[in-house]
Amino acid sequence: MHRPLDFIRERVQADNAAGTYAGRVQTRFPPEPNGFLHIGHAKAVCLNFEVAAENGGACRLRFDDTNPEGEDAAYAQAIADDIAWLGFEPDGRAVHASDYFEHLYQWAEHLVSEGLAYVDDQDAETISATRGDFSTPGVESPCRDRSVEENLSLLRDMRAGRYDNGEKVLRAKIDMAHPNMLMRDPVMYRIRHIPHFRTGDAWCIYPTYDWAHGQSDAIEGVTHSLCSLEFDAHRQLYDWFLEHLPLPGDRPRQYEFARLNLTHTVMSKRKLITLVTDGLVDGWDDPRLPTLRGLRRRGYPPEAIREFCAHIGVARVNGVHEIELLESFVRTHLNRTAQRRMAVLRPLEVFITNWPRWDRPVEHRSAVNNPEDPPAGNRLVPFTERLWIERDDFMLDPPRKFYRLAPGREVRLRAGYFLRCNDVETDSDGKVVRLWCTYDPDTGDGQAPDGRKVRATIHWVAADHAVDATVALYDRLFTDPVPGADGRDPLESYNPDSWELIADAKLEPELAKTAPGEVVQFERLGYFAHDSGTPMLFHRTVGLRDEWANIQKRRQQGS
RNA sequence: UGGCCGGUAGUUCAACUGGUAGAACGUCGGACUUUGGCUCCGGAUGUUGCAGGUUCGAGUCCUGCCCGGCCAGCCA
Repeated sequence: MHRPLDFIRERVQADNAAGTYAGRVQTRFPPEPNGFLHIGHAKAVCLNFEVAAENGGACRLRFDDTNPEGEDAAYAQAIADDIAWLGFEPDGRAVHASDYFEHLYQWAEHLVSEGLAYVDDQDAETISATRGDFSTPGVESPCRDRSVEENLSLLRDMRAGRYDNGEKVLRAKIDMAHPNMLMRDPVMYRIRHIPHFRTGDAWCIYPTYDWAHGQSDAIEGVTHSLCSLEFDAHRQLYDWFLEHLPLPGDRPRQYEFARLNLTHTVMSKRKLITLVTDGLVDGWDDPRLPTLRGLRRRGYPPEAIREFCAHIGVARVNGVHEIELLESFVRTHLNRTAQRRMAVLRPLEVFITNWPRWDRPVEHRSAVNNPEDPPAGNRLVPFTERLWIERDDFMLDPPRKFYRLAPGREVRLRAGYFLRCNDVETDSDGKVVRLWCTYDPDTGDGQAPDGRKVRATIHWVAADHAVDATVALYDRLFTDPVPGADGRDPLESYNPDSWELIADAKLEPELAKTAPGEVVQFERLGYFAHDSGTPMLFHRTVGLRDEWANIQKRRQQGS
């Protein structure tokens, strides 16, 4: 079943049918190199690259480096890396808005010559104050009617560095009473005596976003310029500039779509910076962050992110996606690809009293690596008389619907035998410290010859062969589905329990061979990513669907 | 306060552009199962923001209202 086309693809198709750009489709992904990409950007990356690819077109990576403050090459590199990790290859080398600074400047002189732009001496406050507001028109600048010659010479002086920061700006001459505030003589150039990470000190005037973006699109031959909804009002300006310039080719068009929002997290650059600088998270690649680097460290497969983006589609409605939907794509992908292993996070000792320790101190059991992928084969797991099992898999006094181990109960050990709990050893506080059990030697194939059934299969690790590891468990970064809803500070709903470290997890020996960055499934627990820097540190990517947890949750909430 | 853009199951999107509303995730129930996973089957949830109007017929067109988002940076 194919999804119907979204409004952007519909438009592209219509343009192709009408021969608008002679069948050519070109897009671009235009980040500013002043921060890291997050999953919201991934949506735009997927859209731009996929729309181009679907139509045999090209998509470039273009850095929107029009404001030297805060921008630098390290961010640009990180962004390029993240795009590559996501699985996209930009057309050609990355380009930059700064590549067009000279071209832009010539065009600015052209507009000045046409009487469509002027140099304004007013300072920022004055310009702001005279812009008017939603109900009152702005006041025209006293500089608005300067002659072309004077404007040209002033603009050249601006470029030559004869003025201080903020002393003059170049403005488009449009309409100070326009209902769209962006059309009230918008600023095109501002003076900033700051070195730029690519052009050095070649320039001291820098183009604004509005003056650079559409023109860059036109220079590159972009046909469909896709951006987020908040640029909707800018489209009018985008078109105005392009209409008044001698373009080298077809005129690009801007289309806006809703950016991606996810529950229980924040996406705005400012809020993410706060989290990092306030030490609420551990750097830009903290696995709880929605940054691509964070998700990567957490073990999210790029394919899952792409599938998620394809699934949510593109529309003009601003909404919030449930993080659970993203997680379901992660699970679906990892279920097919991740190898299964056994790990015990909260160990409880099991002693098997009838194990033939003298004949067989250790038996190597064969375990399936991935039932969803038979070619992944099998591995051997040591089994001994002393095992670790999960504390949660045993209850002294089991409630209804608890199928796991309890006094007198029998369960199956995964890839092992049936195990019966005969006796429980507790310490002086009543805490269970050891289970005395027996195994059934006739159940080595997982079945009982007499046909008796068990309700549960639990995982285990041989105590004397266990490998120690540190396991980090993660929960939602924010407790509120929409942090900062109704105007409150998002940080108020920061979840202090979003992170838990288990220092003494017990892992099956095979896990010592896990490659850096590899994601495996700890059976019955979830998917875990081996840290790429710290050996034997595992991050929980996402848990498995857990019906027992659901039953407990329902019990807590309801009746 | 003016302009623009939106409003369809809990959530995100559909509905061939006027013919009595569907999918995915979630949820509930069942089957299967050496992961309470996976897979499969089935159920529930909507006065399509509200009120009028046009029409044989409106989620689709018109009018008014309500609600949400964006816009008054020399940020992008």
